[in-house]
Amino acid sequence: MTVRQDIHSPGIPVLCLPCEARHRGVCGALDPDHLVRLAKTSSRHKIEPGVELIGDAEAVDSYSNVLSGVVKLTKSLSDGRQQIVGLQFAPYFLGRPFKVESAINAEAATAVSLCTFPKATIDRMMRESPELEHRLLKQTLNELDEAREWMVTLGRKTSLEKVASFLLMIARNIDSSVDPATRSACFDLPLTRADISDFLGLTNETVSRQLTRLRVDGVIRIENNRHVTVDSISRLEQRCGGRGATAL
Amino acid sequence: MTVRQDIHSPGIPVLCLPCEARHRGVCGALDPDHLVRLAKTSSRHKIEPGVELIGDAEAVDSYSNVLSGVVKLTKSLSDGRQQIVGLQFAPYFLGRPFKVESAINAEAATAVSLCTFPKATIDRMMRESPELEHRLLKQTLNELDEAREWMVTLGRKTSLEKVASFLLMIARNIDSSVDPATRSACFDLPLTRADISDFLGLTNETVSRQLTRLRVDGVIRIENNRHVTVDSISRLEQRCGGRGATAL
DNA sequence: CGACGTATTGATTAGGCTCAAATCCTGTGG
DNA sequence: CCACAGGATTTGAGCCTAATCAATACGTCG
Repeated sequence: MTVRQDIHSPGIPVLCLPCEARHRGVCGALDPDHLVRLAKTSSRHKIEPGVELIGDAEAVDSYSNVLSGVVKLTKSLSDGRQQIVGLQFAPYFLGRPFKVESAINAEAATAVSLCTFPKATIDRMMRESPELEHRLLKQTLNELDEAREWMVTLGRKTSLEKVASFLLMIARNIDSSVDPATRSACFDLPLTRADISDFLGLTNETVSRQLTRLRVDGVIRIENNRHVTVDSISRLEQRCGGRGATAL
Repeated sequence: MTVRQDIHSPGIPVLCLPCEARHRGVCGALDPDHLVRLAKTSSRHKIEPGVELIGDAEAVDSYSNVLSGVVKLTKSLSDGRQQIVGLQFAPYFLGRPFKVESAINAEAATAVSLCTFPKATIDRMMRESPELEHRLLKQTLNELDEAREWMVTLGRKTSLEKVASFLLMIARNIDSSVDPATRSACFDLPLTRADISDFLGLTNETVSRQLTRLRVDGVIRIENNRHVTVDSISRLEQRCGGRGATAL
């Protein structure tokens, strides 16, 4: 994939110009010079749902930005029990700096497009540019917050609250139209029922039952198994199990 | 608390000389100059068990290193359900850079000694010293790995496996004598049964029952409710639910 | 020794799991 | 366009693990 500089936009590689991740995610931390160097070695990929991106305990020599779609991070026990430990939405960074990979599995949950670059390039730039490491620290702190939020959900919520919390989280991440004004949302679930159950520590039967319960109660509508409409976000929030004193 | 330089150890503040956290944790990233500046504004505290260090949604203007003891990080739902989302052992760093605190509560689980310094000092040093931010990133990535490990435990393990996993984690963190040779361990539980249940997403009754089960099965011995002996770590590991293909 | 908090043990209940069957969507080929 | 195949999802019946409610034992500290 050839990359040349665009004369009109000083120093920004053409590959990056239309990229919605350029200002967000890690790329936003890079100056034009670094961006050019990174773009030289980066390439875009389309990934089909279900394709494994990073195998458990596999050596990883590349990082990626998620440009669209959702990537699920999973961990499993030897008898097959599985837990999704994170969902990576655009424009987030995918990879684990400084370490032989931590027994995590990454798999495309939906169709995914990635911008991939060699580990070595980023590792070198990280040493040169504190701003890059700063962004990475920020993202990691966010992921830690999210992980801890889900620990509460996994450990202390009922199955109904778990499913409601999941829908709310997806709504906030996928549907850009979720604004305080309308208080409604509408989106396609990026996960199958089985994936949702692996995310919530439930079985797919239980997930299904609680979804129908929310549907019967008029909190959500479901079309074609995947498309969800939430007329009143507040009603959904009420089923999530009160968040302690503090707002999300 | 006065601090002066020690003539024999070039540039290291006396306060820091005997500190076991000086080379580990964030302090290890500081050059003598920074260490001196930090030590000038830092102070040591002893905290009683049960004392709240950081309130939910409270503004935090200081960071701390945990020098001894265990700090529990909790999140709660409004109806009182609580989940421990992390345990901070020495010599780790306590605090959340760049953010109004994320609805987390920190409380001394055991007697704790802290080395506390103003947020502003660290924030400034972080801008000056990339190495400091690097350490912080590493610690945060570790905490993220741990959080994800516990998500598997919370979501997919049975109560027996949860309790066994908890004991194993404590053994590895507390008892320095856990070596592959002897394969035995011996430690005081830093948490009450109620705390353990908040950590594992169980009730204290269930925790108690599974502890007795492990005791009856000869996997552990318990004296005075708190002191635990594990004769064979491997036997304990067997009850933790197989880790998928990869070792911890 | 007595009192209080912590932990254990017991009996019962209930939420979520398992196994099993029916239904719905998607996509394919005639 | 319709029929069919295959997987995903929903629904149902019964069971089991962990929660709940309740009482007893233990340990610590005055």
